[in-house]
Amino acid sequence: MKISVEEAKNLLLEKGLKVTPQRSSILEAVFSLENHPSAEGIIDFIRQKHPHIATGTVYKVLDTLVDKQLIKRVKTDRDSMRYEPVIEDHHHLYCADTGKIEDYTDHELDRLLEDYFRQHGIPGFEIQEIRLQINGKFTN
Amino acid sequence: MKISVEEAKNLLLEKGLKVTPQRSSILEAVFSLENHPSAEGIIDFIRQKHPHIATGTVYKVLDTLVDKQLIKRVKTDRDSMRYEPVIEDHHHLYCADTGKIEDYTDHELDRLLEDYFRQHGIPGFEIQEIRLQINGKFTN
DNA sequence: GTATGTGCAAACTTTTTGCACTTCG
DNA sequence: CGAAGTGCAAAAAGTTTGCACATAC
Repeated sequence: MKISVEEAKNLLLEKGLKVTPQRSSILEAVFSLENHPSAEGIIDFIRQKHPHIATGTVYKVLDTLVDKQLIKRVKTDRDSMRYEPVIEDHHHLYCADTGKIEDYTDHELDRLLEDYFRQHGIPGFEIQEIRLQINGKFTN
Repeated sequence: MKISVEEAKNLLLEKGLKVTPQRSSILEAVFSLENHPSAEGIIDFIRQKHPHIATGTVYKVLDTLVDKQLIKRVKTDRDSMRYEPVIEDHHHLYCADTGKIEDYTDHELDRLLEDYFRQHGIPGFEIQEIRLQINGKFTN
């Protein structure tokens, strides 16, 4: 799921955002760091190449990227906020013991849910997106 | 979903916790406040009757109650942590516009998911619980 | 009486903000 | 050039901690 700096720049351009080194690095970081990094993880990663980026900037850029739907915030029980690239629809496996989050993609399941809610709907609510949080333990 | 102070005390006793006024009020608050209250909401509610409870105490008690599975933390995108009573399994409707969270119970859906995962499983992962986050808009 | 729980205030972590300066297009 | 983005440092939220005191059992 790594992307090059070039690809990162294109993503920004497509959304009508100005391309800055900070933005492309942050976008690159969220795509490269597979483990749903926190702001802190992102800052650490970026400072390897870019030692002077300011924390405030990272938060501002992350907000912008979330707004423009290039990345998403991931809900967690306890931790600080985490981020992930916007890629194909997927669900999350949460490990209660370790706090690890892993992606889970399952098109058959998605179709099943889609069918189910097409038939039933939820009165008073317009569904835009369904995400499963699957809680449990990794066994390997 | 309101519970009386007596019921709150019994819940604490069942879990082997000492019954204190702070604990019963906090438990009562989480059950009474339907909207998945934050620590702050809980504190405000309790201070109506109990004006001198300390913030630190509320956080400590909430942690204890979560540990003992009397209440649960609810994942949110942006806000501070929210809480809800442990009641029958249910899912959550999240309104992107307003931040409102509402419970959604659907046994037919639960059976469907249970069947699906009984057949398929997830390699390397032991499922304990499946929660849907249904994102969208309330239309009423 | 003793283990457990609470109050308090300080500290910590994470995130936000305001404004002068810089940069992208 | 002008609008938009960044750095910085301060402050706001939200939560945790340590310890003396109080309370439930």
